[in-house]
Amino acid sequence: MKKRLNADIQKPKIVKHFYKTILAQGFEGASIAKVAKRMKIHPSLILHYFGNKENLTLALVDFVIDEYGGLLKDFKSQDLAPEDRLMRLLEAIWSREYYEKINVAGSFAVLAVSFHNEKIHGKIRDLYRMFKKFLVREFVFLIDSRVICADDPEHAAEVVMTMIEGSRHFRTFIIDEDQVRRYNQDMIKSARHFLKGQFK
Amino acid sequence: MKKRLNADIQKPKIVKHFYKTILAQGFEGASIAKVAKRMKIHPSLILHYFGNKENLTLALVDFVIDEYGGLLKDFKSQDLAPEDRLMRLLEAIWSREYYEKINVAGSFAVLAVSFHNEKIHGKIRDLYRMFKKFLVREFVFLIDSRVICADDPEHAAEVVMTMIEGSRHFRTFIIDEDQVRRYNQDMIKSARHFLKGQFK
Amino acid sequence: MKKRLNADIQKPKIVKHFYKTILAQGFEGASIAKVAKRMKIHPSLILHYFGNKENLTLALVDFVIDEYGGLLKDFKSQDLAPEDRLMRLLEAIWSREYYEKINVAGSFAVLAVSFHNEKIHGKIRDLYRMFKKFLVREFVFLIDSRVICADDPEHAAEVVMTMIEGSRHFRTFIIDEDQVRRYNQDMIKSARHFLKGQFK
Amino acid sequence: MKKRLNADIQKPKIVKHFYKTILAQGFEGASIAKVAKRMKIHPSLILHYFGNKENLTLALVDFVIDEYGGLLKDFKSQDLAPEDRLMRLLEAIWSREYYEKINVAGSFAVLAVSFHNEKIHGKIRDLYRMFKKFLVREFVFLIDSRVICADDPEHAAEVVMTMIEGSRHFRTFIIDEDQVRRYNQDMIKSARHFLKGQFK
DNA sequence: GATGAATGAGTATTCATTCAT
DNA sequence: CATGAATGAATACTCATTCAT
Repeated sequence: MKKRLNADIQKPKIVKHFYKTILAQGFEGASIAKVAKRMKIHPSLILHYFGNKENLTLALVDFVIDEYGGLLKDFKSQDLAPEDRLMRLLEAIWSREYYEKINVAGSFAVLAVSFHNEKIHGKIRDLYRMFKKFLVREFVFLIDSRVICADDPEHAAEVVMTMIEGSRHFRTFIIDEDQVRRYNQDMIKSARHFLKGQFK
Repeated sequence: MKKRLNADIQKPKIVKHFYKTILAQGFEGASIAKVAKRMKIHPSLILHYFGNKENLTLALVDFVIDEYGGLLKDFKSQDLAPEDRLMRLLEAIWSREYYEKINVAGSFAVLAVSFHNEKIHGKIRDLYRMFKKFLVREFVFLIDSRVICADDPEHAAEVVMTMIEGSRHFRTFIIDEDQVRRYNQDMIKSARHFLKGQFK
Repeated sequence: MKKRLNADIQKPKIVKHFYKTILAQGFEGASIAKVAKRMKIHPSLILHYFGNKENLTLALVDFVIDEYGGLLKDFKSQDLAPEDRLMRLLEAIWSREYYEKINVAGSFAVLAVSFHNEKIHGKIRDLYRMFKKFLVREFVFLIDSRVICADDPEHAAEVVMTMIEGSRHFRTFIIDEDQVRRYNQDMIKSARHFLKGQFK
Repeated sequence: MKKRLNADIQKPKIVKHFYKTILAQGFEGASIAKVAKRMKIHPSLILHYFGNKENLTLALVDFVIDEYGGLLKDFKSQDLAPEDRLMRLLEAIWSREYYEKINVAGSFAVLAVSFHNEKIHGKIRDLYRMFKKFLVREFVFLIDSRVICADDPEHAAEVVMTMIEGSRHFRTFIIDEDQVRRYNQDMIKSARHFLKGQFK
């Protein structure tokens, strides 16, 4: 009857189900009891593993951040020609695959919570900093390769990140399903245009 | 007569306090009881006015949307020279005043809830559509005035809106307080650059 | 179905039932749910009236203290001859009635809790101080009347109070039911003897 | 072999930590989990040794009783002159050392629990009986030695025990730290006075 | 001997809501 | 218009306990 598993297996499983519950019912609707029901385990078991909901939430944030940060890890393009490397980057960001991986509802739930939870806020800030660093490194390389031009690669990274976050946000409310492809193309063009001829 | 008057005063007051409570404790932390405590009235009174929490939430969304949409209402610039009109628009969007008025935490709470509440989602979608229409109208005028150039004003509006939403989002996590001004300038420049020399 | 009572009726009723529950199951066994069951009301109603368990407990302490302090209120003997007044006092303290009124189990539960609740500790300390003042006043009168002799009425009061509390405590564990009367007489004699010929 | 040894060390250690936890948080606040945390061991280990909480509690009562009964064990005074023997006894009882050893909070917790646990009640009754027997034996000797006078040594023992218990109880609530010595002296005098000239 | 997985009953408290006054 | 009585479901969390490893 009782499947006797262990923390390595159960903890990520619980986090994933917590995530799913949030997507379905929002953060305020995602109780430990509901997650347990979903998993057909006893609610106490979740607390056995995480101690309290705060810890579970922090584990969830790590999970979401990992998914989000996946782009950076996977992104390997050192052997491409500089111009292709730029396009590869932009296309990775504004790809349907990436978009679908990073569920907006989940991100928003986490972001909304972050405003009154300093720990979570910090984690997200760290993620963004990491992402910024990654972009800056890419841009510096591309500037050196004379593919783009930017007075300040840091500021350029900020603008591009703004565009990225805006897309995640915006797409859900304005762009119809059949226009996503076109919208992504527009965004890629805009970002490219911005990077090519910045601040003239 | 008197009753009506009282309701007209009390209802918005309640909504405002509900909003404040959400800002302080997040959506999931904002209960009717807490709002009542904040106002030093009896919780029943809130239900007396709104019937149930769903109605109160919808009233809140209207309130937030009104605040957000304020930009459009206030924006009167017909008598300016076209070039100035563009700058006026961009500067209004990326002004510190506007940013401070539209609390990000509140917006995010509402947005997060919208994902599992169709009514709210609809209201927000409407807001964005309205905003888009407004931008398109402005852009058409500016194109005619040869101040900007865009193949498709609709698409241009989408890109600019993406930048706007991205800014709201992004600023909280990455930009330090003393860099906001500079960041806003960067964004204005980027948007202007985009609108001036789009798709070459 | 719903009897619609009010705070003046319900609050003391709840406290009494809380008290009874403590007598039956000890402080650690007296949950809000159990009290509610006893009263056949909904647990929430108790919290509706008291807010939380701490408040309920404090109300209980007041209740117990009132019972205990009852002796002082009822004690009127101004018109007796001094010698009779002394005997009346001692007999009141070591009477079966008083003993039966002041349930030891209840007192002990409260006392035990008092050790890690400063508010309760304070309330009990106040009660004892009040009691001491009362005894001192009586003793001063009796000294003036040359019925008892004591160097220091305060210290005498302390000794007598020690005897009183010791009795409450002790009787439960050592004295058989059929010996209570005799034991009380012994204690009265001892106290009288102490007060008559103190410190010679 | 080794197992036995381990149990002999661990079990008393657990009881002591259980006791400490009760002192800190009261009986109702002393859970197995908290005791385990205090000891930095796994909660299961406590149950491994004691089977269930009831057994742990009984072991605790034995522990407290042992501490309390320590007076009797240590008390050796056969070689003293009778008058000195009396004083030695009274001074042992009303000494600061004894008082400090027998934590009142702990005793009260146990006493409070005893009212709805027959096993514990029995244990405490036994302790008191043992103590009474001890006192009676002393008093008989002292009567024979013409140091004290009492019609009935049993009843005299009851009165003195009442004073003892009353002191333990009373001191916490009324006597200031800097008056303990004086109060103890008063109690000794009173007890001595009572034993010397009883029932005249 | 010791740890951890799993359970289920129970805890105080919060919440939205209904209904009477 | 406003308050308060009453409910019942839900919440996170604690607790003792069992069983497997």
